[in-house]
Amino acid sequence: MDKYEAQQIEVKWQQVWADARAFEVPNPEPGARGEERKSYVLEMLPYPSGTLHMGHVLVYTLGDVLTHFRRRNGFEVMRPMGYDSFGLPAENAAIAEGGHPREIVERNIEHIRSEMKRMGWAIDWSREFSTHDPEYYRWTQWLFLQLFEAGHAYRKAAPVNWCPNDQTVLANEQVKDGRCDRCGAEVEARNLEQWFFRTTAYADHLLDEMDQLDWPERVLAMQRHWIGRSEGAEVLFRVEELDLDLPVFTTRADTLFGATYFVLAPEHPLVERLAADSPNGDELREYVRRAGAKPAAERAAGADKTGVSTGFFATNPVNEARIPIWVADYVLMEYGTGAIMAVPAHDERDGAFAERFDLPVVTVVDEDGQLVESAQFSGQPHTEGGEAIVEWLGTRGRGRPAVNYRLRDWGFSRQRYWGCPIPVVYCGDCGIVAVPDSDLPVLLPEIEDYKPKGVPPLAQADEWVRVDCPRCGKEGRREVETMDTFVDSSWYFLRYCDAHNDQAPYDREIVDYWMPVNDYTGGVDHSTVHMIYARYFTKALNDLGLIGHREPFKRFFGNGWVTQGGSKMSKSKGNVTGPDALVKLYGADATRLYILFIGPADQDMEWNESGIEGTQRFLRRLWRVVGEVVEQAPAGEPGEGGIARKAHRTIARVTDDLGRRHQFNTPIAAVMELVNELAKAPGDQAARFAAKTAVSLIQPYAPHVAEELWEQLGHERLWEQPWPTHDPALLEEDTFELVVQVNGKVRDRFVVPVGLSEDELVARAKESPKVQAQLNGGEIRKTIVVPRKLVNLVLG
RNA sequence: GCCGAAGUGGCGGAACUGGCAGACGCGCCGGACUCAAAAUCCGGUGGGGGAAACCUCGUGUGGGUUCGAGUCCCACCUUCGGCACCA
Repeated sequence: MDKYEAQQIEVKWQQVWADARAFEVPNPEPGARGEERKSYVLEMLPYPSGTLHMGHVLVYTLGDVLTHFRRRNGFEVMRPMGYDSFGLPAENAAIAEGGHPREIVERNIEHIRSEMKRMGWAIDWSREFSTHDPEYYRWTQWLFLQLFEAGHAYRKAAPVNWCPNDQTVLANEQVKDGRCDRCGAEVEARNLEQWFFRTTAYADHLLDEMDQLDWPERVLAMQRHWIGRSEGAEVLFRVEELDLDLPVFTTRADTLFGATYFVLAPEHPLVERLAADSPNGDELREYVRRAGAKPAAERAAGADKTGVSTGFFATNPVNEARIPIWVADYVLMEYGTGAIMAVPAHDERDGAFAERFDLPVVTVVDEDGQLVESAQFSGQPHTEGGEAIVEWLGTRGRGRPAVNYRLRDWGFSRQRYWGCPIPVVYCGDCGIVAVPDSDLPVLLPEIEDYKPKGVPPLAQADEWVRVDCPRCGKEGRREVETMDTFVDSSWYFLRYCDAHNDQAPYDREIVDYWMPVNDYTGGVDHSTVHMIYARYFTKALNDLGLIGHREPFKRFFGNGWVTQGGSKMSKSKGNVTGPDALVKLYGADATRLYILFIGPADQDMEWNESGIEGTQRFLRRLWRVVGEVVEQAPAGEPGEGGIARKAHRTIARVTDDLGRRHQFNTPIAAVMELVNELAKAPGDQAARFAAKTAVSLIQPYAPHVAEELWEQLGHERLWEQPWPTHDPALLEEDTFELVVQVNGKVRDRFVVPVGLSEDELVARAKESPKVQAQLNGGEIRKTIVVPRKLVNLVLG
């Protein structure tokens, strides 16, 4: 038998699979039901910023192991691949290096695709697409219009990071220490009209329907916190001078009698009005300007409270007290109503502020948790008292129970070039008008310069911008903002189901067959934003009758990060190791094995190449041992000898690890053990069976060498063979090693037959000379017998 | 500060329901093969004591529950991740 030549074998089998279209799966016949048979295995699609790194190798190898495992367990598996190809990095690369973002991503995609093929991942390439293809983003636009026309999308003013020097909006990651990372200018806050999806309308659904999900608890917890539901009350404070009511949200209505002042966020729309009539209006405006410019991090870290009094007063509805209205940046516009009642006695932050500005402090809950100084509510326990106060306010129309969320609506417009155009037209007469379906896609126009200059880059495309209003025919202007790439990735899993449909984003019946995704795999860094948005999108589309399911990802496996030098591999940090050199040196199979062998896949792992030779060594050893087995092992039934039992035990372990425990490193160790044992007895009666088993079990990890060895063992097409099953009878042993403890410490161990009674086990334990020595004539107070495991003798 | 995850040999890690701590691999040490080296193969490898049989200590720290704790409970320390003046 020849030497193990990874390169040669891998390229050979990759060609065989491609020719056989081995991993393409057809769509169902109309009317087919998928629940029992289908399995949709998906990993988060890559962003084509450069080449693959070991983080990608981890995710896609994980997905690959699941794909093979499910396929061979009788499921019809769809496992597609695509590229999240719109977005900022490509646009910035185009600005920095010249060229078109499209050329850049398409070049990267080509490279990534060839790397993926060289890794031998079992992908259904017939479903491949990129989100920047007009054939794809046409339907992104179409879906947006469905949501827009149903009232899910709207426009409102919201602050953005603005660089006054570059005249452009900056993403959070482009702001370093409050300065533009390109030119160093101090970043300002600017209010811009932008597009939003009403994600908050789905807050409760997003929370409640989590019970349908088989996700890691830590990810569910992150989402729960992100949504941040909290129950409390909304209470109206009267501002007499302005003749209006200001609502506040509070979780501590029980402390209302202790509210001694009132605070508005600097961004609160009322502040402008107050400044106009306030004696210290100038000071107020200056404070608001500075607070807006203050980097969020600094504002958040600021232990020192700052603020300005407005000179206006609000009336506390419980006791008619007139309390001063302040403006302070410790109150956030994004949370609650942007206004709070301040209770210095019972809120740490209010307390610090009151001390700084010498504001009154009134204690209304005593050490026993009873209300005091609270009129007719005094003496009640504060929890019940709070409810009573809200109820009393309700009868007077000044308050009601309310629920507040941390979750905000999703701002999805970007003042950028490289994204999906938002298909609406602004008309002087008709307002915002949807582009009709027949005019989709709204193609991204070619422009000269991707740098924004005060206006989004698309505004340069004058010809393109000017367009007749689809409704009245008068001249209108196209939307020049593009969509957030999270919109693209909120439905890509639907498109895979019916990737080349040119009449619709997908056929509803086909999507209903494949969806939801059975196994979703990706970095935990997407546990909140992407996975909340995708869940929101799914629910909204379901409510529009466009799909039949409400949750996109039934099971989720969040893989850890592959770090190098302690931080996550990324092109921008320059700490990237890719698969290419490893494949050349060790082969794809050894690389795939190694990335899953180095540790639990759901935990972060520091990349360290030194062990990869071990997995290569293992494959060589497997190769050699299989060769010896082919030469030496007798034909015929494996029987029930030692190596047969070991093989059955290994099947049971690997199957349980992959199927139930979602553990990907230990199966490799289990197969290594089997191979180690087989190496000692390649001529054993059961050696052929053991070799087959080892090859078959390692196939999801190392499919090329497995296929080659499978053939050498006289079989064909391992990739479509049923997953091996173990014989439970062969897991049973006739004997076991009895552990004998004295006072809980192991003193002896010896092999005994299965089936001895407890008394017999104890008797044997006592016979042991080593145990005798420990007993030393002492009295046994208690004996513990754990069947099939141990005897513990406790001395008095 | 809050929420979550994790702390086990020189290193990555294993030990699933409380029952032999350290599977598997890396590294290292010794041996075989070789003129030699690489590769490969065989053996060893937690600390301390002992010539050895064996004894003893040992899973971040301190307590506790239990016949028995890496695993359960309480308090704490450290690291990583998420969120954060959240009303």
